[in-house]
Amino acid sequence: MAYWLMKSEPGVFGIDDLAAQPDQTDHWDGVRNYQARNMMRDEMQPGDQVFFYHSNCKVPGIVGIAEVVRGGYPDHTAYEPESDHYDPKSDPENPRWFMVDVKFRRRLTRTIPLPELKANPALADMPLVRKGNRLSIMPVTEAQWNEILRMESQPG
DNA sequence: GCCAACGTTGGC
DNA sequence: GCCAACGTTGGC
Repeated sequence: MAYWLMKSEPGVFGIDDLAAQPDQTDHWDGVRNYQARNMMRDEMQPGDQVFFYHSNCKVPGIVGIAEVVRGGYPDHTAYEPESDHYDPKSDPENPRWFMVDVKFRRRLTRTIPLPELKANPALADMPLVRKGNRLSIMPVTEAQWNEILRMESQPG
């Protein structure tokens, strides 16, 4: 069982949107970055735990927890010209883009804002807190996971 | 809305 | 295969 962090813009698809889905589950489509693609295709497994991160919003930070319920499979939106994520070079016979299914677990009792994550030396190795990082999916170590849960219950 | 940082593309 | 130009991400 592994831990991950996945970014999403709440204005597009936030934690409340995931919680509102049928069975509180949705597919994580639209990722068009090879590093993130590789993680979904090759590494993410049912049972893996996910921090849900809100980006590009008023208070960027970790807002909840989800669980991977289906490992990597082809992202069909790549083949749909009407999709925002259409990729004309993607071939259904040889899929280029993949997605996973995630299920809502819970909201955190408070949002843990990015500056607080950055200020914690125990999290200094997370790509999330490093300048210029744009990875939308990243691995989280067990130590980092536990540290963030500790921060949830002990503000400041 | 600005813009720095980064990934991708394409000319050569 | 280099690298400049371009588009995107995402904090601020």
